[in-house]
Amino acid sequence: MNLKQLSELLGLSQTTVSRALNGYPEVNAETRQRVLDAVRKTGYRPNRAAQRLATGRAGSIGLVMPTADGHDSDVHFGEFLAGLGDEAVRHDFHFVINPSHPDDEEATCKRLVASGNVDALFIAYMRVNDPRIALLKSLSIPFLVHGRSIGTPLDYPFLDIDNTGAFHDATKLLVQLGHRRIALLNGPEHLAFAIRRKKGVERALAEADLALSETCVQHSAMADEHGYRGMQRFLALADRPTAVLCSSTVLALGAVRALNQAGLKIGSDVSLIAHDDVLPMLKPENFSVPLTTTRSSLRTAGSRIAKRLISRILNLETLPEQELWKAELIVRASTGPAPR
Amino acid sequence: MNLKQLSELLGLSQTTVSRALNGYPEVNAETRQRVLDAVRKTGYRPNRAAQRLATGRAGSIGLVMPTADGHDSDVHFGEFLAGLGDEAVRHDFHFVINPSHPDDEEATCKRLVASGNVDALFIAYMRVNDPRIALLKSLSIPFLVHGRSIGTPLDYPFLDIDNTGAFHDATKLLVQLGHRRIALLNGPEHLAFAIRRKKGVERALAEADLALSETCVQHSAMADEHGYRGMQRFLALADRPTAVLCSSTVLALGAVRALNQAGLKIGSDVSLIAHDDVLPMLKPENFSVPLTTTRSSLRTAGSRIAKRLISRILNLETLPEQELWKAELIVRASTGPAPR
DNA sequence: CTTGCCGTCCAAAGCGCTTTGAGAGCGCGG
DNA sequence: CCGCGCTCTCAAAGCGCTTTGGACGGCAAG
Repeated sequence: MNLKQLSELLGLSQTTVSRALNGYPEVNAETRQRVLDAVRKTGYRPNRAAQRLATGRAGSIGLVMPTADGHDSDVHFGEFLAGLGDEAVRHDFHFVINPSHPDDEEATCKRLVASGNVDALFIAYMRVNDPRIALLKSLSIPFLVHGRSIGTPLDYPFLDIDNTGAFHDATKLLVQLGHRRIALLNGPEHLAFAIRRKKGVERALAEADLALSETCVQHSAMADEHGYRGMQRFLALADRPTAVLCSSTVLALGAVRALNQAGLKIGSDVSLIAHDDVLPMLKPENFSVPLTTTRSSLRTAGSRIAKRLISRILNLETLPEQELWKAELIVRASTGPAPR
Repeated sequence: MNLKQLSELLGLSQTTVSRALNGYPEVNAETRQRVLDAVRKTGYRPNRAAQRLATGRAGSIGLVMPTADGHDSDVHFGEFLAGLGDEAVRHDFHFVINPSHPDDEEATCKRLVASGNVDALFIAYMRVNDPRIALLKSLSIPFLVHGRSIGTPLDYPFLDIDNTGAFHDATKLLVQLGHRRIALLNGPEHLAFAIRRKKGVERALAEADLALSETCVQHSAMADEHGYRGMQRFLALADRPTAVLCSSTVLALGAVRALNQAGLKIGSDVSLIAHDDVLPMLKPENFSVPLTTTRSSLRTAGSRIAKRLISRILNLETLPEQELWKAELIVRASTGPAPR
């Protein structure tokens, strides 16, 4: 069933039917009702490809998903997607996900836009001097960045959390509790959020005339395994840290395991703070020793991003272009005074 | 840059350029090279919407992602997507993900197909008498099911793992080790894979003249929290199980926590076997006591599904229509003889 | 009785691509 | 010399939708 058939069925022109469907004013209320009824009866659905060709709009937002044979998938991706989805489903939008080799993301963005398959692009996993933002600006398509680059002017729409602030505050708490030697289990080194988190730690330490030793920092993907290994390495240090910050609850998982194995008590021998993206699969309050966290829901972020992108595409209300969300510092049992 | 402009630039007709691009034989090798060079130079990309409108093919495979406000995202979804992506990227395919309320999946499938936005559909999270398979058969679009329904004839293309077999074998191992009272931390009750896994356990128990007590079964989403709660419940039973099977390493995570907290030794006091979807974030060999698992890579499955779907769309080689993969039973330290 | 305007509706021109049916040029055999 | 088959190229017809630029009455104002 297509527009032509439907219009013939109704004895109307395609124009009128199309207008009735799309809410144009110049169509008689009664006629419109007839059309709507016919649509319900026949199950007519406009062909999106044709619609998009005619309008230039696709009802879809694009994202490129880094993937490759050896490349580990990111646990957080699914949760973020769920957030996007919640909002998108309300506006009958969908996503076009273009998988891409991590090194080829720029070209993939370009292709995706050129394909005309998406109305807007979303990008994440920001790096230092990320070339994609200049690219997207030049591509004249609405886009939104999750996170912020470093080293480029901040003149693009983004949604980020205050990573520096979160890790600053978390570190400050540890310092106030008397910790002097603090370590960081961080995310991948080339990603902006990891750099900012490290900066937050350093800044808080500097305020107390302390420094972050390079031996007390590990950069890795967010997997249990790396949390474990990293913590083991920290524990093997001559002057081992009394407190550790983790960039994810997943890393904390491994870290806790290493601590347990070493027979150390969390919250007294070693304090732990993790960043919590609110993964339903792994809640910090459920750890054997509940985890103190800096919390910021990834899903909420996804939802908000979808909302902004869609309202941008549809020219609805104008939402703010740049948002920096504060993470909450939630104190639980994994933090305590430094051992003496 | 579009076809018309490109062909004018080259002094050729649109037809010729199009044919050169799509590998038709009736075009001079030299001419084709000229076209290809021009494409490279100008960065021309065919408009997919137009291409789709003209061909009916979209270069994309559709999936509907269950999501809702209270609905937890599935950790496994991301990993599976990564597998799909690995393969899709090779053929320049992308995914169209249509988020949908879990209760509305059927209608969403229908809409997605009607939109003409996808060449094929993939569905998962199969249930008993799943109505979607009849729907898809009637929709005359290639589709592939991850998993199998229960109660409907098995006459559709699927890829599934032998859940019954895997849990049967795992249970059998436990029985051979002397366990008599065995429990199951399963996935959501309405999903086919969970039903099959339970059946596998029951069958193996029956072979040893044992039965699976209903108090020894829990159905829940795959989250650490539920593993913990479920295991606690099992441990509180008068006649508590000496071995527990988990439908996911994520559930095992919580289960291990509950065991540790109860001061029970894994592998001697209580044996544990988990199904391992090979999530990079959480490896069974890294558990404090390495986990015996039934292993089957979700990512590999995703990749295979993409391959089959794409070859189907492109009419390449004909791959088998139905595949049932065996899971490997990998014995590690979490299983041991039943305590006496 | 005109004129102009408004409310409804329509015909037709794209959107950018693929594909059909046919034409142009060439060499060859009859 | 004509006709035929080959090879390469082209013009034009869709694909299903939106949107522009009227058409056609009817009604109020002049």
